[in-house]
Amino acid sequence: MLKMSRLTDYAAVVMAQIARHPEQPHAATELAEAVQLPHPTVSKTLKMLVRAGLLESQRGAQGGYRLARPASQITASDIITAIEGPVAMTECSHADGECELVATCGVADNWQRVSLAVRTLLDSVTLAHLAQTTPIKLPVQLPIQTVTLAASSDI
Amino acid sequence: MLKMSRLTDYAAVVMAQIARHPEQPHAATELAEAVQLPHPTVSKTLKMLVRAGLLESQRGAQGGYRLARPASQITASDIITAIEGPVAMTECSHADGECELVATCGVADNWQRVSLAVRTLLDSVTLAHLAQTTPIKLPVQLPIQTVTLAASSDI
DNA sequence: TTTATACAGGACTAAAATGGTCCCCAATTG
DNA sequence: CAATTGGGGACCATTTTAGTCCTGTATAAA
Repeated sequence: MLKMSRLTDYAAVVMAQIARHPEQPHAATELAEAVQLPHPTVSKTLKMLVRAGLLESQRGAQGGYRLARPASQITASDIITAIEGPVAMTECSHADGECELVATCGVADNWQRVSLAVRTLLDSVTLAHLAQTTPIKLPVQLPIQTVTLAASSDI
Repeated sequence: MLKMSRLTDYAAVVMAQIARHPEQPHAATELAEAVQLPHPTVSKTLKMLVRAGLLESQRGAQGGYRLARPASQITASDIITAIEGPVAMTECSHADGECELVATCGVADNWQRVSLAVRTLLDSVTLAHLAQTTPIKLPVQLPIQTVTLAASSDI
């Protein structure tokens, strides 16, 4: 399905919630309530986001979480990476020289390029975009040319 | 990690192998050999690809697998979908009205748009591209404008 | 300074997805 | 008929994921 984990999804929802009221800090309990998810789960997610540097936390009464930087400067990539690690299509497409099948593989390089393209796409989507409640028309005629994998089709 | 499953990876490798010699049919055993993966696994993968309509098979001596259509008309999306099901970022972003949290979610629509963009990107990558052994330069300055999620940043 | 509030870290468990193997059957060829 | 080759699906082991909980620590307010 090539999909994000459920926790990542939660993370996005929670981040969006915070982004809509960026001034006050938000307690985990409050967020769980607002988002209708179990508190421990939300809490776990929040901790991960803090560790990734996307949220800042304050302990104690009146404490809670707030964005570490403006929503427009937090990307979908950031959120996904925070929960699942780097965006990459294949195991071998982010680190170098791990796969012992490189010789017979023959597609690794190209997947790396595809990964890069996907990552770039996700970099261009910000939390500000995600948090918008009003559906936005996205004219998806995609950059088939721009993303030239440029096959000089000899196949 | 937002990555493809290992089987999908295998599928791509095997498809590429076939694409490089599109004339003769290729037996599972031969492919497993060429690609240096265990036969049962390769076999399983091939079966899935047949069921998805990307390969055609012929039984009996001299049988094997061949592409159901030219490599230039088989996309990365096709391959991923064949193994993992439809490309979608979130559980709820491909079917409608499954998630009971839509009310509190607030990001579903936007993820759907992102999914669509990713899908379109993967549609633009063909097996012919993937099968190319010579690394291709991919100028990834991505269409940040083209993919306007177009935030009229009121956040 | 005490108390209540809130986060931090991490152990732990249950459930699901994934990867991988194997077996028996069906079709095709010579 | 015998040899080859794919089809279908059961099955199991392992890993990943989701989710919970407990114990500790920082902070603020009374």
